[in-house]
Formats: sequence, C-alpha cells, structure tokens
Amino acid sequence: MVEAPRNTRQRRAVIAILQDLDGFASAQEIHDVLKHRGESVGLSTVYRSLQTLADAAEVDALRNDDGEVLYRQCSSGHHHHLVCRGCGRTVEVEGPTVERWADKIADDHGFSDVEHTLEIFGTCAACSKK
Amino acid sequence: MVEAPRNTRQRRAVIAILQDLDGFASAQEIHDVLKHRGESVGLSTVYRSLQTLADAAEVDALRNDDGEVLYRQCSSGHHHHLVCRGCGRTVEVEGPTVERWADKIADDHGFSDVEHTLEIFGTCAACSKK
DNA sequence: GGACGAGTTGACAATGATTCTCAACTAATT
DNA sequence: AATTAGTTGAGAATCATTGTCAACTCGTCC
Repeated sequence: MVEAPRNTRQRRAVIAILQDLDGFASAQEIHDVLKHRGESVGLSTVYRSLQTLADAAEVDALRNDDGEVLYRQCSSGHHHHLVCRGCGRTVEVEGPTVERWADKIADDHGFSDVEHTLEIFGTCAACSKK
Repeated sequence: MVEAPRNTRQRRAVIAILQDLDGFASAQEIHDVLKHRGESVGLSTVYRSLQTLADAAEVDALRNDDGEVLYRQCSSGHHHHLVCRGCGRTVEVEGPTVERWADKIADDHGFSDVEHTLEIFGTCAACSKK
C-alpha cells in the first residue's frame, strides 16, 4: 500500500487547474496558468504532481509530435482520445473492438504483458475555421 | 519535387544498418553499431539521415516510453507495429477495421486532417523466457 | 582528368523538456 | 508546541535532439 500524498496548497492548485482545463496541456503550460492566477507553484513541483497523478491513473498522459508530455483529467476506465492539434480540445472515445483486436494480435505472436497506445489527432471544427 | 539526396558513404552506411536490423533502434544505437563496424559516421549525420528517410517514408519512426525516437525499415503502406519492449523485435500488423473506425470517430466530431497512432507493446516469447 | 558549386559532413555548442539535489518548509500526528 | 517525515523550489544537471559553420565531396560540366 502506497502512502497517500499530502494535501498541500501546491497539489490542490495543480488539481484545480486540471479540473478547469478541458484539453490536454503540458506541465509548462499548467505552470504558466498557475503563475497567471497568482497561485505560484514551482516548476519542479508541477512536474512531480503531474507524475504522481498519472501514476495513480488520476490523469491521462500522452506525447504530442514534439515529444512533450501532455496531461488531462479524464474519466476513469480504459479509453482513447481524439485530440485537436490546434487547441488541445479532447474527446474521449472507446473502441472495444480495437482492444480485442490488439490483444489477439499480440497473443497470436506469443507476446505477453501487452499494452497498446492509440490516439487520434486532427483539427477540430473551430480551429479549422480560423 | 524535392531533390534526391546525394549518395554518400555515410548515407549508404546508415541504410545498410537499417537493412540488417530487424527491430526498432534509436539514432544513438545506430550510431554505436556504425562505430563498432568501423564505419564511423558523425552523430549529427545519423540523425539527419534518419530524419530524411523518415520524411520520405522509407523508414518508420515511433517513440518509446522514454520519449526516444526509434527507427526501422518497414514495408511500404500503412501498418502498425507489435514491438517487444525487451529486444525491439517487431511484427508489422494491419487493422483495416481500426482505420475505418478512427476516421469515422473523427468525422463524427467534425475533426479534419486526421491521423492516428497505434502501437502494441509487449514482451516477446524469447525475452519473457529469460 | 580537373575544376566548380551546391549538398553534406562532423565536432561542438545550443536548446529544451524533464529530472535531480538538497536545504528550507510544512502537513499531519502526538 | 514539538516532532518528523513528506514536500517544496531554485538552480544545476541530464540527455536526446537540433543548430552552426568551416571543411569536405558527390555529381556535373568542360
């Protein structure tokens, strides 16, 4: 059993931001938003908080094309994302067929301990208008 | 129309390595292999060659968990990968159903210019034995 | 074969996201 | 209030990748 993290001002601030944002955002973006709100939190702490939350599966993490890690508070349970490259707006999607397909493929080839990543990127209606 | 790259010793050496390897490898790993073969090629040049090849779709690129970019010479045409976390051994797989599913999801939500990433990671039989 | 010019190379510096360090701080408990 | 173990943050360190630029070489033309 892992210790529950302590309830600090900084941790609360990061969680609050995640609740307000509806798309994926990088650690640095979240750090900036915090600064603009006057809720200053050290960059290291933002990184640490996000990692802890991701490890606890309370937020989802993915990498954009540039290799930056983006975070977002999501619903629980296995799902994938349709992400706007422009604004980060995100739709959670499910694909039970895909899950089964991936597991079967891996099994057929003798692979164990299987995971998969699946993300869909595009430009949302609002962003393509501009 | 883009100029064809010049046929240099270094470029040939990188391509030769890619033909010999059957799994994904990082730029740095390929650089090391070249060094051990005595075919010394500068690290920058390895990076540049791989990027050029990836842009020309002659090799596939993906990121591992650490955010490193890995390269591999693949068959042409759209496909996905089943990759061993241990040794990098890779099986190319196709999933026409998945492609259609992803496009439909994106379309339903008004997203355009759609791409998707899908990779399956696991431990191959040989690596799990050890 | 030799000269020319533009693409290429490579040693090294620079970048940029992320992680590490460690002394000062503070939440939780007694 | 005292204790203590987890947390913070400023700055340094890491590490893959990219940029710089003078020296080099492939392909071509004479």
